[in-house]
Amino acid sequence: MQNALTSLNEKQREAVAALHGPVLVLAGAGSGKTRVLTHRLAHLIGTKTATPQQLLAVTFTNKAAAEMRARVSALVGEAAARQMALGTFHGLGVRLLRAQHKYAPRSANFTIVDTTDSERLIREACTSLNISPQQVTPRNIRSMISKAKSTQTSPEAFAAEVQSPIAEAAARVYPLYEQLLAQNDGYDFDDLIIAPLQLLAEHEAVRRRYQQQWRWLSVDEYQDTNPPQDALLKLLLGPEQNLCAVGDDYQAIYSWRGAQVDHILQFETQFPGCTTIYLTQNYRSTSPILEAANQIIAVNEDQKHKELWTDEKTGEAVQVLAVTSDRAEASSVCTGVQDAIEAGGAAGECAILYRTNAQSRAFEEELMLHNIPYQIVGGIRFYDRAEIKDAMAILHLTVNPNSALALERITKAMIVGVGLKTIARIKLYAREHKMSLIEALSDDAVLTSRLQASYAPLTRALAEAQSQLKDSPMGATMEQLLKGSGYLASLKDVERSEERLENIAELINVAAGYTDAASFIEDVALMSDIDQTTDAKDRVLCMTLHAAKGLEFEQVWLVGCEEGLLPHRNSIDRPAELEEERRLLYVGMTRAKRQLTLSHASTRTLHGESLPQAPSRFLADLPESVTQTDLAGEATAAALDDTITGGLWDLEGRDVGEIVSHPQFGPGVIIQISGSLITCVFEGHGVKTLDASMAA
DNA sequence: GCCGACAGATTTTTT
DNA sequence: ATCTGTCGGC
Repeated sequence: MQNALTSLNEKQREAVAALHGPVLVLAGAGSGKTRVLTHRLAHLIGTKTATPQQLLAVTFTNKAAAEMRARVSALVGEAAARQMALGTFHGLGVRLLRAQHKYAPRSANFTIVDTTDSERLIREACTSLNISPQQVTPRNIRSMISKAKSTQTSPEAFAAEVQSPIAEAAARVYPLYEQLLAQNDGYDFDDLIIAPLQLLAEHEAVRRRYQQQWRWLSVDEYQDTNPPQDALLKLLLGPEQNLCAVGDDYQAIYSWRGAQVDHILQFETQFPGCTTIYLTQNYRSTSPILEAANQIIAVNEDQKHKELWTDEKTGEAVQVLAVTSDRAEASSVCTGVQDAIEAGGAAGECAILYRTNAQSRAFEEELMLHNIPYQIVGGIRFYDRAEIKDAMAILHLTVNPNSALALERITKAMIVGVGLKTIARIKLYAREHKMSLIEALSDDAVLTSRLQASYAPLTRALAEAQSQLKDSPMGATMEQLLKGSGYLASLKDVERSEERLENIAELINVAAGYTDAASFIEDVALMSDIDQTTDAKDRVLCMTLHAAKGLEFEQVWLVGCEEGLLPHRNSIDRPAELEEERRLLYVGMTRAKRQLTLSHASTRTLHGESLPQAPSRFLADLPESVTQTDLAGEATAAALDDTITGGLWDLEGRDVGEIVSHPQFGPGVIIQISGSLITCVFEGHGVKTLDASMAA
């Protein structure tokens, strides 16, 4: 085995060697944080301080977990790495709830209720409470309830502090929603953290058991943990307090789902005498990129100040690309990507990052047009597609024949003549007669023989699968289920039939990698799109800034740097959220290794109409010395029409986003006006702030 | 219970 | 511009 301490810098080595007690690693972007985490785990094992079974490592995404396991594997061998507990918070929650279901509020075969299903339940609750979805959308209510759950607020407590009419509606829905979850034997995403937390808090013996089992804990992306997650960690933490928290407050971008930067900022207060290590040497980006990113983030106030540095002295300037429309933006960026590929770079070295998923479409169309291989990450998740959810619902019924959500889903998809009313009758009858929903489907007292016959292929396929589930591979089971139940046939004469069948084929492919249905279902429920991105370096990746966290690319186009988008309009009047938007930009910028382009369009199509857009206020904070501007042809032409000889200094009627011409710097775009100070980006000259009260 | 036509929202980010 | 949910007629 390789020594875990070699090939690390001094700070990294310190972090890896700090094996006992609480350790805080404040790791800047690109500072080798994953390296530190993996080497630390390897070091714990290598020095025989801990056995692999005593380690628990929590990551933010499944992909990060997989990568970490692979890297630890390389250091300590596969056998040892396999024995570590390594996964996401939600994965950990599922594991605890399955193992300890006796102490938990649901069965061992519980259903994971994803956001869509959760919204469906809320809708149901609204209907029965006579709350019209007109005024308060179920989505809105769902997010309020989710926020309440992720700040550990009970239905009662929530009701007590209701402020708005919307909250009042949510307060009425909340308890009913919880009831519906229980009826469906389901946990929603929040429950997957909260339920284990309660379980551990209430059962000392169970808590002890895990504290003794996992004596070394580590957590990645600690800045993005929410209170229940933090509490869960602390309950799992035994008396030795062996917790290694790694994160970067500069990269905290999940406060909207209840994450608290305070967890990382207060770590040293929470654990007096902890070892704190700062990793600030960056191994990823060139110095212009780093300098620009540093300057952007330095404007924030609510943070620990640190500055990334690099030995890399050279590098191309950060480009600011000004274009006239979102279409022009897509086309300019595509040209840039094409140039990069023609210059010998792989498509996979390029990434297009944006604030909102809605922005992806223009790029998708343009990339397709130019035959550039690409992949859109996020948006409609593969596992959220209707046919995938239908197929999973069928499989689900083999594991849990009581899942009303699954039965409803598949009924809607393929059983003609049964609607919500009949389903309600089935549910009621099954409950009263203590039989499963599936059993009730073949009961004369519930369904007419005609309807029983409609269900017959499904029930038969389920029964068959039931008997062979144990000893046949999942791929075959899945195929038999989908064929036997008639679901596959039902996809034949439907819109986008081929695509759906292809997706099903892909699902069967994935299933083939599993041996038991429960773990397959579980993984699918917790799998995000980002986890799916293969590392094949053959296509341009397009994704949101959130999804880009933890990744890196040779070239990054960070698009839509406009007021209302980045910062997003919903964040503009709240200073704390504005800081988060800035961090989002910082996260995006620090993904770039070699070349970074920030683009903004002066008009953008929204809901079908074209609206004027001002450049992001953040652009004004870019350092002049490392920035270059490209007015992308059209904009330059526009500037020539609008040349004001010496008139730049007349601010009357000038607005942010306008293209102007300066006698010395030539064409440029105004990105900020503050009193008599005017900030522009000039082609070939970068960002300049000029004083309009001074004569030219 | 089903289907088509229309109205209305949608766009912040995700496990 | 597109998608989703609701409503009315069958």
